[in-house]
Amino acid sequence: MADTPGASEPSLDEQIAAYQREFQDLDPQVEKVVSALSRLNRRMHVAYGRQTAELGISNAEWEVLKALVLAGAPYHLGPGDLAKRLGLTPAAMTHRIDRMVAEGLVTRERDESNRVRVIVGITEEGRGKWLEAMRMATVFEEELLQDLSGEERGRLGEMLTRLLRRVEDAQPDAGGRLSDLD
Amino acid sequence: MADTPGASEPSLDEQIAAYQREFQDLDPQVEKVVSALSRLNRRMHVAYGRQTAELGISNAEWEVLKALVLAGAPYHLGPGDLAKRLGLTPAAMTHRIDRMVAEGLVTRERDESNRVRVIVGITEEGRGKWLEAMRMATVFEEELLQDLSGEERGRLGEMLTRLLRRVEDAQPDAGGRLSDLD
DNA sequence: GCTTCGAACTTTACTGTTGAAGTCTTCAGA
DNA sequence: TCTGAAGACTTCAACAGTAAAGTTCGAAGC
Repeated sequence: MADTPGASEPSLDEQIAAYQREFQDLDPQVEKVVSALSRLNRRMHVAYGRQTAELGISNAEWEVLKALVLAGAPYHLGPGDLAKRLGLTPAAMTHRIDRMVAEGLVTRERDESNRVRVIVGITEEGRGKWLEAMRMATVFEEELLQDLSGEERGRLGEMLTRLLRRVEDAQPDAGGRLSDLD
Repeated sequence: MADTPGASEPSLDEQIAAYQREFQDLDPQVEKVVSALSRLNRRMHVAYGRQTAELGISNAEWEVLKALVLAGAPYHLGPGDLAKRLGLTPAAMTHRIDRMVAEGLVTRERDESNRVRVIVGITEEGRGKWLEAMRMATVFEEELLQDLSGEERGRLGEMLTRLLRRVEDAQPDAGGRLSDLD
């Protein structure tokens, strides 16, 4: 039997051909954009996951560190706010912070000016890991885009943000599931 | 205190500004592409999730149905193969199939010509749900891309597949985590 | 100054995924 | 034909996430 060695993942073109076979009124151009976008995102996450694993942290932990650093000095955020930014439930955030405190990546203390609130901060170690992860990520991203000219990168970014604006207008709520990498 | 109403999710531009503030040697053009891609993907998943929920199935279940239909007639795949295509472990696949059999979306039987193997097939109901989901998804995708001209869509698809080729060459293995939507 | 409401976080119970161990079947060699 | 090895799936224990109930503190009304 030739042709289906491991039969694992069909190529993008094979997949689009299959879609057209099974669902006639499909615009292959649209499908190509959507499918490529999705696959690309997945592959990128795999790559990020490998890189953060080298640093001994998970992708999930990296996201928390990112949110804290991007918040700006003094790099403090409450669990609820973190949860919103990462698209998690508060309960999940509590658990994730538990683990990260245990690993020494972040600190957790009560806000003495309002004892209902909790303040999560980043430790030196956490900041160091974030920085390392950023270095690796930017190298990877530069490699990823190496085939695109400066002008193409600009056009690509512009088109993607145009699409993004379209979805965000359509679903202004939630922000849902920010758990990704950006 | 003005300016930070709910402090939930920073806009894309705010986020990129924060990156530049905290990590100088960052190419904002690259970061814009990467961040927009990631956010867009997330938003799309939220949208798909809402649509499949209307049909009474989960996104996870939709993925299984997609894989089966895309496999082509007779729409049969083994759990192991499905797991590879969806980027799950075989164990997770077993459980997911359990649930879907219980819900009448797929069938599971032993391959009598090789009793180690199991054959998962799609039911009429499963195929119907897949079709409905496809109809909704294509409407959504068309709306998403409505601001792009035909020529722009072509360029966008081409650039994305070029990036995809680049990552796939770099990590030919795994295919990792296919769990997404494409 | 109590009381009640609401906000912010945590706890609890449950769901879905993973990794590792286990079962069953096939196939190749003695 | 028996035995051993490999493959395909399942089972089990541990972990991360969600939803809903619970806790604690602060603030607004009476």
